[in-house]
Amino acid sequence: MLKEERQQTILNEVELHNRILLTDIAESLDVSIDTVRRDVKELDAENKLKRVHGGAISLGFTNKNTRNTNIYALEEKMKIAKKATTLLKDGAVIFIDGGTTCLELVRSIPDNLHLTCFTISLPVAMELSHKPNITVISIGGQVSKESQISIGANAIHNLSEIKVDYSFIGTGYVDAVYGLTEFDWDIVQIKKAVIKASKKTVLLSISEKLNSQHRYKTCDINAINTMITELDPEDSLLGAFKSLDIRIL
Amino acid sequence: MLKEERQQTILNEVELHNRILLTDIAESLDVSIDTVRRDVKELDAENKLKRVHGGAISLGFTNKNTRNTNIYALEEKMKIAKKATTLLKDGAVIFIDGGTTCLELVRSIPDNLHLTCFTISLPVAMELSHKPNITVISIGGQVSKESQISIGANAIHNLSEIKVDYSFIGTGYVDAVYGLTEFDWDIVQIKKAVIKASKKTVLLSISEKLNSQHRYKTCDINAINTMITELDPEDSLLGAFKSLDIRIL
DNA sequence: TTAAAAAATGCAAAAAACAGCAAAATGAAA
DNA sequence: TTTCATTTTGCTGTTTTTTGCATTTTTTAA
Repeated sequence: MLKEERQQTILNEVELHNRILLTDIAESLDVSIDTVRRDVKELDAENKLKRVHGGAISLGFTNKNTRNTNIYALEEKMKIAKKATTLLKDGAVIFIDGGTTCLELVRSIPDNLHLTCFTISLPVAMELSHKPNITVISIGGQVSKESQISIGANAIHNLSEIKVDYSFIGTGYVDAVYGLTEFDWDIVQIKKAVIKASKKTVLLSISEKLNSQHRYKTCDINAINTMITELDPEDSLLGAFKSLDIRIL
Repeated sequence: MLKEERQQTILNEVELHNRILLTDIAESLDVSIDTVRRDVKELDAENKLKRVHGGAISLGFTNKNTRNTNIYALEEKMKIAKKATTLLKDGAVIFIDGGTTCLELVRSIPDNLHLTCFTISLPVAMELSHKPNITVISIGGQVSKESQISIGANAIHNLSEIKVDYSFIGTGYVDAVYGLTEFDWDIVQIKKAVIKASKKTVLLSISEKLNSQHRYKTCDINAINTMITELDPEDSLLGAFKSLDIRIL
């Protein structure tokens, strides 16, 4: 494998999942951790990602304003967001998760819709606050530095006291067999609470995340009522998911 | 095989697979690796592909990354923020209010300080989350669209359950006689809760706000332990406040 | 504070790039 | 066809790059 190719793969992983562990990359690319470390060091020097102890994080999360930053796979995420807005009904009470896909959903919400939106994400809350006709309620808690969402017992407790019509959530990894999985234990806990607080759960995920898994499990795939990807519903990639729930173009 | 023909084959392979290895090409074309190397060198000079160690990659394979650092500085607020940081002690638990002055304070916090920071402000929370060594806890609640802070019963209740060493607050208006006043009823309520949750309250205010008042009262001036402005402590504008509490250069 | 994990550092082996040279191929003119 | 200059190609030895490993230093978390 070429060095440039390897570095491109690392960049893709970082943009896709916002953060990576050197050990994971080394294993999946079958190179030594020293090599990955050197690659990340170079990419950091080129300002392509932010190097942190043990791994790397996407620049999008370290940049101050979320508006003008590059979003990985923006086209696909806009497509997903567009589809998701068709589920929104006037007067609905919904939850919106963190992540760039959900942020794109917020930006796609038509101005004429009256909604009550709960969120654990700081960027989502800020974006929502610029929208007319939307009541925004932020769920407090300890703020995860990587993903800028509220986590911890307080956030989970607050979520336990609400019930929303729809929740729109993202995930780190999704697989038809293993369900939704994450890199981070705390994030799993908060997502579990979100799903519990929802009458219907809608998963927004770009196809690149399909058929991948990680350490910690959020829920089974059948806990999801609707899955939205940028793909055509008949796409073969979605075959494994076809036995369970709704999925929309 | 002609040179042109060989180079075209190489280009096709690059476009098809996005990457090639020199050794593979040399073997499949049955020429020496030096020849392939020379070909790739020429093609790179012609900007038809990107030559890398061990092979070549397609031009459309490179990632672009923009970075904008939009730093704007308000002289007075930076001055106030600088003064306020002298009150910060390592390990302290503090509250930081919303508003641009408090945001400036956050930006002035030295990286070596370990702090636990509560805030009701979304921008402050986001800014804090970029700081190392700081634990950020956002107070949830309904989000005020104008000031992007959490307000309402939930936020006030959450504040009632904490006690911080210092709270750094801003205000709409401040007067030696009338105390701190605001334009907005909800904001007054949340500020009352903040002051109640603080052992010490520090007011950050530019001199422009001195000696002005509005409709709703947050607290008396003596509820404030420290007042910080950009002025020299001996400035005549501060004369009316000289009978009560500390104020720092 | 201590212990574990990660990063930095130095080093050596392998692979690739480079430079120079000579043989082979090419092409033009006699 | 033959001759000769030019280009192309393959080979050799040397230099550079890359990579993994071992050791030391730093960082992190308990």
